[in-house]
Amino acid sequence: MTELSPAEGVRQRNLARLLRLVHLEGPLSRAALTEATGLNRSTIADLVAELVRGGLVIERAPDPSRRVGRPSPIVAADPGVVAIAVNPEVDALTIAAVGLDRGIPVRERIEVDHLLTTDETARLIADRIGRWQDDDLAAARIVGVGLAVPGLVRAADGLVRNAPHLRWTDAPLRDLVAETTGLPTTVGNDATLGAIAEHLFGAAAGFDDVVYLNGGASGIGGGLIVHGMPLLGAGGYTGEFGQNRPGIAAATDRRADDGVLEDEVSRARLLAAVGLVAADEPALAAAVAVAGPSAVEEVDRQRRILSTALANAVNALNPGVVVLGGFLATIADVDLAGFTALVQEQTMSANAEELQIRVASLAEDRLLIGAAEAAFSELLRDPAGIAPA
Amino acid sequence: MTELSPAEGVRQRNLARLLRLVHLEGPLSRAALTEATGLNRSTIADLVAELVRGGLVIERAPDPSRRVGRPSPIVAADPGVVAIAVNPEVDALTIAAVGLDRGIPVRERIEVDHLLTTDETARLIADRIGRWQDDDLAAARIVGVGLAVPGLVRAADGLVRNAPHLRWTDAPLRDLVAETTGLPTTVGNDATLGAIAEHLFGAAAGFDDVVYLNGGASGIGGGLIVHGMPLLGAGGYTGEFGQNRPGIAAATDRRADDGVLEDEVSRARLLAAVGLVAADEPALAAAVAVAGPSAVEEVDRQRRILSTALANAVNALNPGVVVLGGFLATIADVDLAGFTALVQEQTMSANAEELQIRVASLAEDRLLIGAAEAAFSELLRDPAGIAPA
DNA sequence: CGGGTTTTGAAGCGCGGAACAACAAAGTCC
DNA sequence: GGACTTTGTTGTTCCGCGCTTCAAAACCCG
Repeated sequence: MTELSPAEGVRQRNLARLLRLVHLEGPLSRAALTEATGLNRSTIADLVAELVRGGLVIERAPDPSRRVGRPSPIVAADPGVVAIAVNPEVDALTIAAVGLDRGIPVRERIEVDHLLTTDETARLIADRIGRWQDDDLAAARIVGVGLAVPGLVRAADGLVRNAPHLRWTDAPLRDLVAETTGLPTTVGNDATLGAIAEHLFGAAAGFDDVVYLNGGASGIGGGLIVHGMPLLGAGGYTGEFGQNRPGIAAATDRRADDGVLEDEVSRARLLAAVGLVAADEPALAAAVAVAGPSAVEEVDRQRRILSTALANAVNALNPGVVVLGGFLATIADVDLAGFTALVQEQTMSANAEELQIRVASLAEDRLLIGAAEAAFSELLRDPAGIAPA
Repeated sequence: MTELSPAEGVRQRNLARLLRLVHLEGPLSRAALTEATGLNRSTIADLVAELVRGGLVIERAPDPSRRVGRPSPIVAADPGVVAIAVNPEVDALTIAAVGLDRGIPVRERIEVDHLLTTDETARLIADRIGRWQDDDLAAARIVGVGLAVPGLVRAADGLVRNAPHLRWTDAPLRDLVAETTGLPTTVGNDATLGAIAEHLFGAAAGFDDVVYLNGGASGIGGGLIVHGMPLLGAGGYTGEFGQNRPGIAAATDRRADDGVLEDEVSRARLLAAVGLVAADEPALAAAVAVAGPSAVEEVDRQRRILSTALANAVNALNPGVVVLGGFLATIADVDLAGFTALVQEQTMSANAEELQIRVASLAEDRLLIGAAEAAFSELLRDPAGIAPA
């Protein structure tokens, strides 16, 4: 019954606040930290000293000359503290080290000629970590591994319920990678992690309520930020907007039998309309920009259907911003204002008036940043518990 | 810059935990409180004493005989602490006093023959409070007023943006009632407050993620509980599922031009199908239960469309439970298992497997309890701040 | 019916942790 | 170069909770 100090104490909370601040905002002066937290100068000094001892932040000399008064030392996240971020895809495995300072010291994209099993994936990760530790990350401290998986991931235990394109079913990926690497591991849905990244550092920064939708070759995935936190739901399977059935006003707009969003609004149909068989996103966007009438009609059709699906989500969730990634960004960006108006026409006026629809901004780093953030989350929750040094 | 004690201190949090526990769980022994909070006996004694001094809880003699050992006094919410709960409707204004012990010492339904203005509403409320204070509530301490309004309410300032059936537009209801009554006032959307009530005390108790949909004569409203907290969204306009456009698989199922849910799934269509012009909910349910073939087909049609709208919400939010109220409960309850299966067919398998669909359980008290809860929320957040006695 | 056991409340003490105050240090402004 | 401003440093104070000891109030059992 004794709960001496390891309880959720005030100090733990304050250490976490400080570490999260320098992680999210970048280097800050101690004076800025006192202002941001409302804590006393002496308390900040003590807390920062503990974080420095724990090897989580570094202090450096004040920036030269800003205003009168004694200059305040700069506190920054230690770039030597890194998380390993992994994103398995059909044709490649991307793996990177992401620093607590948001730097990416190493990144590698491993092309594969067959679908990786979870075992192969775990071994590849452990192998790369091993090599990096002899080289790029020789001085680094790896706090964990985060995986962004294109599929359903059970929040409770990191079990990959179903990743159809990777052909993974009920795979205990989290435990597998944790065992193989010997590192704490988190596994999350790629779209959810993408939403987290856009929320913290991208197009959705500053919004507490975010709907994020990403369109990829394999379908449409989404993630939700609510109360400023990722929404995982009862099992961890939120944001599956691709399986939704939005209303389709004109019968002639229907292409698929059951009206599922990702069958109607799909990258494959878009590619076919512009006469391409394969293209990366910039190439597709370029083709759409110069497309002929029939392709324009297909883009408009997809915009109409997507707008209804988005309006449904906006009516239900009243987000401050909707962020679109992948080919959804491409078709929306043809005329973003027009697309926004299309969504607003189908939402309650109050929900519509302050709604923003934006294109995702973090590009290829998005999933790596989101995965790393998940790996950092335990450290950011309890800095002292991880670094007892 | 001095933040002596009014800061979000540990004590405030612990006082709030205790008060919330006895409010939500009912009377608890001090021993139960120590177990539930993990705090020390001596700390509990101190905290409870402060709450007793503040007039928020009462301590009474231990219940007779349970097991060996010294009996522990019972701590209960003080029934003399009440909130005024108000629900304006088209044909009546319901107003009640709800105790912190969840009792309802007074309730009155004031029938009206014309639409009330917000001014009339405020005066009626103040008038009833005045009378009650001379009588039923002579010994009570009224901590605030909570209003459940059928319309869009801006969370930031309690402005009623639009309550179409009451014909209220951009009415500063919160400030108006606060000024007229001299009491702290909160205003919320009726469905959101209904969701809160069902979450705390009704069919959704114990679930952290809840989708609540209510079907009334004037349309379909909804509320969301997420992370165990009500979801208000950027402006406060969440849960407007009635304005959604769900996919409608069969063209013959369509009745309305634009496919808006509450035009397709409506109480008026249901009444017409069973051959009634007006009925309360039990009467409608009875009529549906014995309905002929054409009425059954209308019920099935509405069930099909509603199921798609619900499946969309479930795919996005992965709630643990969906709670249906009003006539939506009636049409679902015809065959709840069959309706659940219908929704599950249209959701991702993982989201579906643990999903429960339930009928709302709090009946007529739901909105009053939700409104009172909103009025209590500040007290439950900072007990000492309200009762400095 | 009376002693042993169990569980709890009451009171005093100790400690973690943050605020405060006074002083020193390190800059800018004139 | 001196006045001013801002900040870090140090020692003290105070709040709040845990712990220990002791007494009280029940049950169990012979």
